[in-house]
Amino acid sequence: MKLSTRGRYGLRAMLDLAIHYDEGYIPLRHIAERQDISEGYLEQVFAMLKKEGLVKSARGAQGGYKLSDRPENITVGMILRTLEGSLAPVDCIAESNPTTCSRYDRCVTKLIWEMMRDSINDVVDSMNLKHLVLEYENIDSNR
Amino acid sequence: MKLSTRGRYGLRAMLDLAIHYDEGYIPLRHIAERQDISEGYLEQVFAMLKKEGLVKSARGAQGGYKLSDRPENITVGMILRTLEGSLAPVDCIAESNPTTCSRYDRCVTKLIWEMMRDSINDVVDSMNLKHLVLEYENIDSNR
DNA sequence: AATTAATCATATCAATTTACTAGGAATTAA
DNA sequence: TTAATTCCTAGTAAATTGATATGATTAATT
Repeated sequence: MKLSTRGRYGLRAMLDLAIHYDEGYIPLRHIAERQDISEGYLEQVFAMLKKEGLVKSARGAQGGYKLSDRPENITVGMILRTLEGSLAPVDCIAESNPTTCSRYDRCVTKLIWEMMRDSINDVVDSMNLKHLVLEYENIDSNR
Repeated sequence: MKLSTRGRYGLRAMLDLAIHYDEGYIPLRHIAERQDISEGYLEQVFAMLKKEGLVKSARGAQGGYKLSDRPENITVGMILRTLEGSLAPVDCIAESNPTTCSRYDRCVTKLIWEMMRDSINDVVDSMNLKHLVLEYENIDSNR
């Protein structure tokens, strides 16, 4: 039940973009250096974020990535579900493209999985990048 | 963020034991057949459950496994944490033996992971095997 | 005493996933 | 033209998963 580095790195990278929201396009190299993440790997993560429309890009010199919307409009849930797929603990109750299971109708444990899925989604949808930026500034001022 | 079959099979097997709670020791073969799970694999799962004290065993003919306590005293959380380890989405905030991270003090995303961990634990600790048995009987009577 | 049914213990293994790395092609500002 | 950047695809070592295989040990039954 662990998140992969895609989700973890991706959220940190998106927070980095949110912190530098008013600086225009940010090259991946900067994010990779600040967050100590492999740049090549980040490229793949950002391909997913771009495809989902959470960031926009500018190619060429002085190019880079920026958030496609204001930090308060991008939730942690949008980011994590993009990078990890459904946060449901089992595939049969994923929000989209659930796998089929012959036991579906009489499955009792499904109840648990649905409760877990919903509570996880509630948490990640309740937090957006603006919340995290404020927390970042708060931590930073206490050091 | 998916549970492995250990957790899923394990919960189904424990529910099976709970449904047959008053029948003494149940051999794994019966559970494996009813739940359509590999018996050899279930052995490994039950080794973990036994070590954690959630089931007790009797060797030899007429032996098998039974719950170590009444169904209402065994929560889904106890079972899943035994089989999956901490349900925290990242290792640095596991309840026991958290991994260390150089960014721990100034990590903002940690807030999210802690909220996810707590809400997941709340859900699985709020449900016990008796709840699932009642649900099983309810589903069964409607077929 | 022999047989049978069961847990217990350990080793092995194929398939998949993960977290990258490598190598370039395409694009654009300077 | 050059340098900086995204974009694209392929490869890969290590770890994990979900088993299977083999046999030892234990205990009830015959």
